[in-house]
Amino acid sequence: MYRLEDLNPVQQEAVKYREGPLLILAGAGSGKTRVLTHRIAYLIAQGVEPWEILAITFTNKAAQEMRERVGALTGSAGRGLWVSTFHSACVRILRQEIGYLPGYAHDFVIYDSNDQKAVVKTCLKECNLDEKKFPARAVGAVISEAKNKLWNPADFEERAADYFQEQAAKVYRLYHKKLKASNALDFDDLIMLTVILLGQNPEVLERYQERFRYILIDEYQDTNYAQYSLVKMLAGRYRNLCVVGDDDQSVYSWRGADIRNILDFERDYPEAKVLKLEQNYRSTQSILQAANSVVGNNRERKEKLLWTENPQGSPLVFYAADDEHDESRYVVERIQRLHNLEGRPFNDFAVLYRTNAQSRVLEERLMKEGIPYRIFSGHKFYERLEIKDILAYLRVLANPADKVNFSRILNVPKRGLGDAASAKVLEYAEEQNMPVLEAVLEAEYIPELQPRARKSLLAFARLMKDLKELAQAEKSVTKIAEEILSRTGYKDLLSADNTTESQARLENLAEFLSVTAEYDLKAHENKPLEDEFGVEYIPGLNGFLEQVSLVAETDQLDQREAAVILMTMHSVKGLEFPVVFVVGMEEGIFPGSRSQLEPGLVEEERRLCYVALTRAREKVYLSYADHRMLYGRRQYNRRSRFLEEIPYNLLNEKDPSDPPARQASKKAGNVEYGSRTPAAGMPASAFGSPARKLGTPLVANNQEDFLVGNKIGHDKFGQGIIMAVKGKGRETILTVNFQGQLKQIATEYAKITRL
DNA sequence: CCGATTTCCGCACAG
DNA sequence: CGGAAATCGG
Repeated sequence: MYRLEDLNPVQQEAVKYREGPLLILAGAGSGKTRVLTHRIAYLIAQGVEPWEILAITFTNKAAQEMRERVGALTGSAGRGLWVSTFHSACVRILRQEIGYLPGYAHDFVIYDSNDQKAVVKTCLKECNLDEKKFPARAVGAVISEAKNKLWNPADFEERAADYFQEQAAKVYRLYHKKLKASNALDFDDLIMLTVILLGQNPEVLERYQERFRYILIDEYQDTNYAQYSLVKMLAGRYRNLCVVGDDDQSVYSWRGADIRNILDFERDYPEAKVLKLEQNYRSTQSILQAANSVVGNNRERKEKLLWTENPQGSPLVFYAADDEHDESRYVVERIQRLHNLEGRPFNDFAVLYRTNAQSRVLEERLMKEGIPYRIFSGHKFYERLEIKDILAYLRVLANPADKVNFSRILNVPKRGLGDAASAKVLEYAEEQNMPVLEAVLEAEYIPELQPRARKSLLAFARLMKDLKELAQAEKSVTKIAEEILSRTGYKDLLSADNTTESQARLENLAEFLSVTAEYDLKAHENKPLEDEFGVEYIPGLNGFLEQVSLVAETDQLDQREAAVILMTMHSVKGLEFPVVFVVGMEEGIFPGSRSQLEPGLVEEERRLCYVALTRAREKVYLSYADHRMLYGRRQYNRRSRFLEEIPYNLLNEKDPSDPPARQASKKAGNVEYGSRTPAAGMPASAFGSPARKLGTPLVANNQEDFLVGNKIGHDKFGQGIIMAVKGKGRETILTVNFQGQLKQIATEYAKITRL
């Protein structure tokens, strides 16, 4: 039987609050996942059937983790529970119900962003639009944006404000037609079409509303309008909707996420209960105070302050480098030092940066020093050339109407079928109104083909026919894939070419075959259960392809491997490390140059800074380079405003991990940077030790009294610790933690003393 | 049609 | 600077 244990009072309340909407504002490291998993387990223990619960997470990885943790709490009682991402939940619904949407078939394929881009490109050509003025990427983004707002082509056209948008609307219309013709949905369609389907068919909606009586949404601050609408529909009947999120960690607005969804939850659900998880179990006080202080500069946020019972810890360490090489040198040197002196394994460290381009220098340095590292950058496994190729073959075999993937494989490996031949085949297929793959089989009848091309096409047709037959008879995806690789000559081609590159490709393909093998194994066990993503297996090729399109690279991060991890501040969300380095603390980099103009964007960058800082358990290192090479030219950047926003008593140029330096050796004070140097009216000796006598009243212009972390006394509330400082002089407002109670104190009026 | 060369252009990225 | 795409020349 399930017991509530090891949960703090607020967490327990969040777990037990059962009926009606519930908003849980969960600060970083406040045990959010714990609460969610316990809540699910609790519901089940209370007699709620697991299939009546729908839990949505942001990533597959999070879903997997949650499933494991719920499983550990409930055992087999958790069978039938849906824990999935928005996308896989929608796929599941659509596979079942897509019959309600005319023009689609149940065996639809999912187009990823590459496929999407390819389709957009052909649309641009057909619309006679200049690809310079209308880059496929940008137009694709605009279409995606529209879908995230649930605008169909007509809606979008109506709202088109300028020429670009008007043309984009045309492309959208055509794009949509093409996708439909290929029986394909892109990622945004998965959500949008589900919403449309449920909206147009009340009886279907009702079925799902009845089924999912309890809905939980994680990372609610990252939902977009389409997802928000979906949730609203599904929860419309029972209103047992529990959303968890942290507005301070909303960093995906550029992807359509709308922070208002979480900020306005209480408006949407007036009867909602709101709980705040503010106790942090991860970081030292110094780290939390610094993070709180930075994010406290944002206007658009829910008042919320993290506190912890963890030790104070040492101040954050700041390093001003000459350039990016010096910066990397510093970071790597620190890692080596902490590794040697404190015996920290390399997976204690994460190096975070704003853009992937910053990783290269770091990588070079780590390699030079022979430190193991893992890098999480753009190149995803499923986006590598060879993987895309084999996948394209599999996709065409599964869906002969898939034009995008057909075009991809027609001349891979090279078989003398270029753009010219490809266009003729596609044209013929369109005229005859048949799937492209079938058109190939009629190669003899396709007009205007060069004799060479026709011959080659016939050979290709035979090949594909054989493979198709194999794919239909063969259950093992591995077998099918192996057969493709050998029969097409793809493998031989790579083997013959004896470069390190082709070697790496072969390795990737081997890796791919191990993925299929794992899939086969599970499918073969013939348990009609669920895969690790909570999606029921559709046995065979289709099931495999679906799983592949919905899985992401970061899901494969293994934090147990003894390697330093390099990644962007975005992808680090949800993770934690004992020691965190944040590099490139410069205006123009972080906050990025594009965010400088719009204040709203700076706030998002600030949240990103908050996310980065709160990943650290024990130590944070921040660095800045005076100048660096960017896009081939040297740039001089000012240091980031976020550095200035960290209270100066919490940011130190000296690393406390170093053995104590001899007295008066270097700069005596803690910090020397920016405009807030100790020189501003007080002796350096004021730092660390209170300059004033204890117990004396605070005076509004005594800056060193108002430092985050200082203890103060209040005649009504007793003792407290300053958590955040806003404003200057007599307008200073302190946020003070009195034994867990947060109070705003106006220093001008309050009777407080320094302790 | 193919490989080599030049030109272009630049955030973040899950599903 | 470095990767992807466009263009060139055989």
